[in-house]
Amino acid sequence: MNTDEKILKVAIDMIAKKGYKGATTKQIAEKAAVSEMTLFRHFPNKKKILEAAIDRYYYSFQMKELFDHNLIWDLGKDLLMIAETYHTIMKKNKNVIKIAIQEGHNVQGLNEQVNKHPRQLKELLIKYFEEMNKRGLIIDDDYELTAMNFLYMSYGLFISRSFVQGQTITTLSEDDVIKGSVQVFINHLTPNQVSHEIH
Amino acid sequence: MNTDEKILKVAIDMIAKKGYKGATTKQIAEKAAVSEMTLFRHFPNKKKILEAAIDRYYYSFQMKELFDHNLIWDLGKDLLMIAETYHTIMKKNKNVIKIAIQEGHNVQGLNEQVNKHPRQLKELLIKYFEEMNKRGLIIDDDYELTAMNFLYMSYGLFISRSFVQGQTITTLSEDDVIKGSVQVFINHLTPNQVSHEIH
DNA sequence: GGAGTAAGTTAGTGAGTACTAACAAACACA
DNA sequence: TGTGTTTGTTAGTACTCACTAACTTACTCC
Repeated sequence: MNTDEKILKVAIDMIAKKGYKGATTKQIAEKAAVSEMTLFRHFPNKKKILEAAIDRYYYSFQMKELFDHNLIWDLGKDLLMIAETYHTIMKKNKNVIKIAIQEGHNVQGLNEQVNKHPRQLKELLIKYFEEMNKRGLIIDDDYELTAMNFLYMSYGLFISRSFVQGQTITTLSEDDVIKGSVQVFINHLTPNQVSHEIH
Repeated sequence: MNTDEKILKVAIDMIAKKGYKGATTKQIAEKAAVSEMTLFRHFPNKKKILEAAIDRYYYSFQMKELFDHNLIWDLGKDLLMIAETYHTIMKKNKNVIKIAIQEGHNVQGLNEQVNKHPRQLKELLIKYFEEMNKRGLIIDDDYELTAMNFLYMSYGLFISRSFVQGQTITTLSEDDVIKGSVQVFINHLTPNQVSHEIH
């Protein structure tokens, strides 16, 4: 890892943790094991460090292709794949997302950048539901509403696990929660195929 | 509003918006229309202002009683009431929750405080589902899992609408999303009573 | 060995920030 | 009228922070 990389890695971690003002150039340099002078030789000022760090550590995913190649038109398996993809993306971008929540208004275009994936996912989910409906595999429904609820559920889980410290609210594993959430939507979208019986 | 109140109101808003370090005592005093000196006559230091502001603006709710009196054992109506209660609480505590996300590690006990309501709600939801099951109104299920998913869904919606600025992802109203989310869980928990048909 | 490049060291500047001291003004109430 | 209380004002302290200048050291490649 070269000097630029070292600095940016420490910067993105520390700013996500302590906020932009809370992470000082001195601390960043120290933790990156370079002198503060070196830091300013590589970047003209602190703001540019943040921008470069976001640039370096925001991973963009082309979900359209990802979807096209992996959907198998089995609601349970597809939704699971989508939820897992969602969490993979969000976790990779965890630091940038945290920074967007706390400093979004200070960094030009950051909110838009961070909203891109969810918006894409929403559109793809709607199209997926429409195609599933055409194939007679799920019921008629307001698919935008359902897509948003699926996303909100995933988002809530992600935020809760990633940013809220302290005693946890549940001991359930992330995997179990994700599988459970998929099951909820299966039952919602294919209500007559469930095996449960009211006793 | 007396001087204490004015200061605390401005402080909680500004710290939630800019972070603890980003909100300076000078700015707080200015916006509260008092001199900085007055601010320090009312509170010994900045940290104590934050603590007092959290104390003043964190609203605690006794959900147990609220539930006991308002449940009518109609899944749709009860879940809607619970979701609305959840959003009312979260919105009232919006500033404190934001501060908990960004400065949780700096304020003793803040995370625990903020996790209390969700934990209570989870327990009450589980008990509610168990009772509904006893009454033969919903299917057997992993109720902790279902309760958590319901909460995550509500949480995701809340965070998204409260803290994520920029172009919105959907134009659906909050009310519609909440109603939709309740419908998802109705179909999940009473799968044979739905009226939809797969075409 | 010499030249070029990246890094460290030291010392510093100017601005901002939390917080204080001292005194003056305004007001309430007896 | 006099006294206590609250607030404003002004000036200042000690510290931290982003950022710079100038010089030195280490490494590489020829």
